[in-house]
Amino acid sequence: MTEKVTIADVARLAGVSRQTVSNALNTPDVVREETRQRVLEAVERLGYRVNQAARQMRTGRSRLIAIRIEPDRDGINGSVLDRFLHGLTDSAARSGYRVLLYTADGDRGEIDTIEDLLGAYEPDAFVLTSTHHDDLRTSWLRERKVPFVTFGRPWGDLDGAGHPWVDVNGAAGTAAATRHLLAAGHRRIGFLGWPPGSGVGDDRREGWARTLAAAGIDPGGLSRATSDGVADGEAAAHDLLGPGGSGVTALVCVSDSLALGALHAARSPGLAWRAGGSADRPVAVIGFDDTPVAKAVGLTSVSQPLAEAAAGCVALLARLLDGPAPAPDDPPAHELLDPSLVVRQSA
Amino acid sequence: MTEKVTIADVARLAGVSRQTVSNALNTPDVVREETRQRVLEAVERLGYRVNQAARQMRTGRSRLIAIRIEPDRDGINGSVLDRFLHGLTDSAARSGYRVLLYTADGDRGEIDTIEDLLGAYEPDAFVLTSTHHDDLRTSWLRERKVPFVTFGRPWGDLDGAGHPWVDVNGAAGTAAATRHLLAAGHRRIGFLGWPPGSGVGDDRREGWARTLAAAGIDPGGLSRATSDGVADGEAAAHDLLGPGGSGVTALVCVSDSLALGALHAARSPGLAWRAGGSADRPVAVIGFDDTPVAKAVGLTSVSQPLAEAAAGCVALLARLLDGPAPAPDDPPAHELLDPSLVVRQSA
DNA sequence: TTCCTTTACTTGAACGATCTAATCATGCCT
DNA sequence: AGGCATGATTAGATCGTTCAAGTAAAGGAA
Repeated sequence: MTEKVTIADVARLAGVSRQTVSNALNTPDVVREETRQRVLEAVERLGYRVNQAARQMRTGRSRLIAIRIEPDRDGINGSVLDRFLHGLTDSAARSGYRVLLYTADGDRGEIDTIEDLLGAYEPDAFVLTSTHHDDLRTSWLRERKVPFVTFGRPWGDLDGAGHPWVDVNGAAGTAAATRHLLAAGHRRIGFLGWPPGSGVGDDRREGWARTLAAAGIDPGGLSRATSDGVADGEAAAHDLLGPGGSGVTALVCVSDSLALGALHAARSPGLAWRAGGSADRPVAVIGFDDTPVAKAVGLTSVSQPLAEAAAGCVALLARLLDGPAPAPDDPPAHELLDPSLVVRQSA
Repeated sequence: MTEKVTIADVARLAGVSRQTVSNALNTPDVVREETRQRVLEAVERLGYRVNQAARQMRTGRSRLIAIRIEPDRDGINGSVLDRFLHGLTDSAARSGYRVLLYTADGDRGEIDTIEDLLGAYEPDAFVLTSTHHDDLRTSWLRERKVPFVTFGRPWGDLDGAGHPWVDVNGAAGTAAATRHLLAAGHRRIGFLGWPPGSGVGDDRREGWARTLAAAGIDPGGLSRATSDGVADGEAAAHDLLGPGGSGVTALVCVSDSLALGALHAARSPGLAWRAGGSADRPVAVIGFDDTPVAKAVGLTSVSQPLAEAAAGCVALLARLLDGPAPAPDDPPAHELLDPSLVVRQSA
């Protein structure tokens, strides 16, 4: 460990008081320019760094942002959160914040952990992911006026504009995917989604349906809903592409897991090559999230701008924490980002 | 925000002094049992939680463990670190520690960041990943007597037993993979690795070579080295399986990326089905790391016990931080974990 | 000159915990 | 009874920073 350098050491070397050192660093406009220079030089020479714990005691600010790290459920889509996490750590550092991790089970468990953290480490803010309908966490945090941002829009109506959020426009992503397929000449474009009720899934389905309708195609009967898993996707795709099928020649999927399953189904001998009509034109498949798996198997996929989303979260938090107090009737800010389509061999 | 509860509030309610409250919580054996109960009750009733910043000021301990989160380089193997991270956060919490994240570029950049953190947040320890030969970071930390553990053994000889570490026995993993293939009747088992010099890669290659040799098979000419990438793996596999080839019927790979490339090569029409000898017995492929990609494409792979590794790191740190001071000539502890083989369709 | 402002800086207190040393019973031994 | 460990508790100092209040000097208006 290096010997500790305190503000008093700097003050002594610069020939000023502790408070002047503090001012030179935190409120430069109240010190004479020449004094400021002298202080900065002393800071440099001693390698002084402000002690967060002491500062936190006085100011009540920890300059910590806490976020939950989830176990990667099926393993495929887990990587989305991790890329977001990396972006968050990076952006936070640029704004002078650090990222603190925690784990928890379920909404209730997360609330308990948050309460613990607030008492002990006093993070300045939280970033919540995986928002859903009737999210206990957001209401709990709002009640206690704890600053937070969600990555994922508030899906309940009541919540409306209750807190700042950043999200990716899933509908725009599936719409772009659908347009891409239309441009390639496909007409009967199917959709593999999740059961209705999940905000994210419904949003993505809607982008596909809307785009088909705009092209004069009835999306009716062209979609299937299933839980998220490769096997589930394969089964649903079989159903959609199979004999009694709908003549579907391309599939937009709500996730890379389902898309991968669809890809398996589409390439199973004797089915897919026929479904699309010709052997040199297999069923096209597009996934969502542009996970490593998509890259590895050549799956065209909708890519979320995760670094930008993370930067957006930090920006909103910084405004909340370091900016001027917002007007009482000012609605919380939010940001909706457009994803992009990464085209590979599968479509 | 909830109103703050301090140790003084608890003391008042329990009718004792602040110090007694502190003792009841931190050194229970010096307070009378009855007093302790009274204090704990007051703690419970007020929802008191010790303020880390204040405690840290006095004790110099932050109860923070810092770790670098890397951008997922090729995206496939990135998920390894993330699973480790989750395990680390979980284990740390159980030992009363929290995990702080940071990013940095290169050894030098990481050292700068570590220096920053030490001055500001004063983490009690660091966990270093991706150790390599001539690691600047380990020597820097050792010089300054900053507690740390590495996930990955020290690859340089000099470093020897210079610091505690946890690692996974890569050689044991490839040995298990090779034995699995031998048991399935394969004789000419190839290896796709990285260029010599990386400790991890050499270790994994050695497990394969040793096992083949033990079975009376000369590993000479059965391996190729290339950089880590799906395309690289495909090219190297083509070379090994190709016409002038070595009659290889199975491949052990140093990573899932290379294995995936090998799988592509092995399934490319007209080559692989022949190389192995028969159409109903394609070339077998085994990867390393059991990434989501492996799961998705049915690739048999060597799985690292990441949660255990993380728990091991925390255990070593806890011993270092909370345990008694080790004898000066006591070599730092370490732990070498055995991976397991996850068998899927590819082998 | 006197009084009031403004600028630049300093002093003491406070944040909430723990450490050190002191206090106060209590029991035991001589 | 006096002396002395021993155990349980308390009072005051302290960690490093920033806030709030204060001082000293210079400038301007009356």
